[in-house]
Parts: sequence; C-alpha cells; structure tokens
Amino acid sequence: MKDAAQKSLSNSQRALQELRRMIFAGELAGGTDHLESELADRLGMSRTPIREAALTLENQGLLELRPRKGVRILPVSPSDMREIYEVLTALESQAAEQAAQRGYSEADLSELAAAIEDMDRAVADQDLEAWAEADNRFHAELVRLGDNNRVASIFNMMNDQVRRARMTTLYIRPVPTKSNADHRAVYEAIRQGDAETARRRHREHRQHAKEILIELLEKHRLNRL
Amino acid sequence: MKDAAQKSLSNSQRALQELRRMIFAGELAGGTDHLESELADRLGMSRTPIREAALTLENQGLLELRPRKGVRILPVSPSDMREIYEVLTALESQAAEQAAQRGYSEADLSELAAAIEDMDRAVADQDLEAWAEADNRFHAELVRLGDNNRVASIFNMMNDQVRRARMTTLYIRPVPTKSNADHRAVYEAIRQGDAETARRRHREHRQHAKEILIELLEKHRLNRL
DNA sequence: GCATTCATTAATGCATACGCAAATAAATGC
DNA sequence: GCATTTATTTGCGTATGCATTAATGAATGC
Repeated sequence: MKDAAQKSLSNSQRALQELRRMIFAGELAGGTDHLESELADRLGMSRTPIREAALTLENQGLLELRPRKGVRILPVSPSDMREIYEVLTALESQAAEQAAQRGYSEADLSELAAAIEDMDRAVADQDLEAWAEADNRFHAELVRLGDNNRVASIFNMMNDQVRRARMTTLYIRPVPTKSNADHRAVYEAIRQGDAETARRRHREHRQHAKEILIELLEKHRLNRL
Repeated sequence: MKDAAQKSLSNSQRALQELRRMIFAGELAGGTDHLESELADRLGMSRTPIREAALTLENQGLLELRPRKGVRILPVSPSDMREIYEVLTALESQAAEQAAQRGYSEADLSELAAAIEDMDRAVADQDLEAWAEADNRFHAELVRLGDNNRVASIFNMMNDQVRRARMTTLYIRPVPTKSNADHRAVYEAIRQGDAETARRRHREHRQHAKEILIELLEKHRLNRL
C-alpha cells in the first residue's frame, strides 16, 4: 500500500467536508435552499450523517436549518461583513499583542516573514490569487503565534463565513499595495516585542480592510453573497 | 389553558437545554464521561436527539464526543481560563468602543447604569450572588450595546464555558470593590462618546479580572473545573 | 372574485435496528 | 506465570421507517 494515509473517514466527516467544499465552490450558492434528502442523494448517503454535518455547519454560521424549507446557505451581507471584520480586528490584534509579548525569535517569525515576501512578489507579478493566499497565510500565522486555540478557532469560523465574499471581491478591489506596509509594521513590532504598537497597527490594518471591503460591496450592490 | 406559553419544544431542544442545565448544575461534572444511551435513558428519549444536542454542545466547547468513551464534559483549566478571558477582553472592549461611537442617549444606557447601581448595592450588602448576577448583566448589556450579533454569540459561548469556574471562585475571591470603579469609568466614557477611553478602560478591567481569577485558580490548585 | 376551510402532500424529527470496530475478557501456547 | 491470540461484549455510526405537522392546493361559501 503506497498510500500510507488511510482515508477512513466517517460519512459524517465526508458530508461535512463535502458540504463545505460545495459551499465555498458556489455549488451551493448563498441564499439557496436544499432538502436534506436531496443532499443525501447527492452525496450517496442517508440523511443521518447529512443532518449531523448540517448541524455543525449551522453552528459555524455557514447555513441555517429551517424546518420544511431545507438547509439555507447563508448569504453574507455588508452588515455581516462589518460584524465579521470587527471580530477579526479584535481577535487578531489581540493575537498580535500576545505574539509581541511572547518574545519570539527571528526564526520563530520566519513563516510570517515569508508570507510578507510572497505578498510583495505577488503584487509585483500582479498575481491576485497568490496574493490572497499569502495574505491568508500571514493572518493565520499571526493568529497561531498568538497562541490561543479559541481565538484560532473563531478566526477560522469567521474566515469561512467571508470566504465567498473575499473571492468575488478579489478582482474588483484596488490592488493591495498599502496592505504590505501594514504587514511589515506589525511584523517589526512583534520582532521588537512592542506589544502596544503591534496591536495598534494591526487594528488599523484590519479596520482599513473592513472599510474598503464594505464600500466595495455597497458600491457594487453586492448585498447577498 | 391558563399557560399561554405553548411548550412545544422538540426533543432535540429539550435535550440541549437539559444537558446544559445538568452541566452547569454540576450533575454532569467536568471531566466525567457519559454514554449516549445512558443520557438518552436519563432524559427519556432516544439517542438521536441526544446526539444532535451533544453535537451542538461540542461545537460550543462544553463537551467532547469521543467514540466509545461517551461524551466527556470538558473541564476548564487555568490555561483555558486565560484563553477565554483573552477572547472576552478583546470582544467586549470592541463592544465598548462601538457603543461609545454609536452615541447612545442616557436613556439608552439606563440598563447599564442600573446594573452598576445593583452591583454597588450588592457589595454593600455583601451579597455575592446578587453581585455576580448584576456583573453579568453589565457585561451582557455592554455587548448588546456593541450591536454585533457575532460578538454577542461568542460572548455567550465563552461565558458558558467559564460558568462553573466562576461559580466556584465566587466565594473564595476577594470582594469585588475595585470592579465598580472600572464599570463606572467605562459607562462614563460611553456616555461621553469617548470610544478610545471606553475601550482602554474596559480592556484593563477585563485583564485585571483575568489575572485575579487565574491566580486564584492556581493558588487553590483548581486545575480542572 | 375573494376569502376561508379542508384535504393532500411532503419534509422533518425521532425511534429503532443493525453491522462494524474497539475494548474487554477468556483461552491458549510457551 | 506471562504473553499472545481468540472470543465476546458493547457502543457507535448510519440506514430505515413512521408519525407529526407545516405547506400547498382544492373546494366551498359568501
């Protein structure tokens, strides 16, 4: 057996990751309804694991279980975007502060630095996909350095909720040149153990991102992603 | 029918609220394991609604589903306490800032003021239960004024997770006299629309509370509540 | 023509059943 | 007596069936 990684996933788990994938891929678009039995057929399993997965996804804010109407894929409105970015702002800047206080070595921060480098390169190459990927990596790594599992898990939830919105705005938003100056400033503050600055700069960074995105959504009338 | 409030709760919902109650009441103590079938018998229903409720409670961080071992009620360690209070600190001070920016009238803030009054009275009366209740009310109201559903829902989750710990520490902690000065300062800042001060003061308040509580837990060797 | 009631349909909530795999106990070999 | 294998138990994952109840459409009265 060349494939060492045994793929013994339970049907519930498969349902969970499949539904997630379908939601992110837009196969299940925001605002649409889908019957449990239909999804069960689609994934070739019974309603039971589908229901369990749906329950979890409901708790994670990706969909809603409405009796008799099926599961409703939750669309994201500008107001949701505001809420989500406020949460991300608060938690990530908390993480930045913690990271700075922890006194990480330069080696510990190499992943962060690499993400910044990649973003620079991506901007130079005009490769927005690569930029988005590196940007995510930066934020995720920052959260990881913050060393708080609950913060990390909420961060992931919020990111999942805005994933579709980010994808659609990626190509209509201004080129993220200013962003990288922010990232560098945060990185520098963490490296120097300046917790207050790290927090403040990251806060400003996210707040700015929030404003840009919400303006963009409203300008383009993207009220339900 | 004199009882107007129809109690047509589904079994899942009953399971959910019953399990929650049992966890908070200590009937299901932190760290203990319980089989699905046992809980089903106990609540007089089949495993299906129990599993659904357990799934939800797992997502909310109150328990863990471990195959063959049953559901494990998650104990809270000092490290968990640190994580939770960091989240609460970040989100509540965000709420305080938002509340200040929203420019609420004095009337809008009456609930907040009332909670502060009640805390004063409770401290004077040496009524710790009443103080804890009013303190909760203050924080919950602050979050409500922050006007962010996601923040509110995470706030509730985190509060649930520390509920048992708070109850046990309530009678061994120092009398919360300083607390109220903080609350007043936050209230004042919000009333005056001073967002920066509101945020900073609330941050300090929560950070202080975190330190007190963690010290207390460690001093008394309360490692698994 | 419109509203109201009734019948029908259909999706869910939940109980139940069962196969599988993990944990435990028993049995066998050394 | 100890280790290793085999048998047994047991709890879970999941499929299935059914009663309940909301939603839809038909029928009736005004």
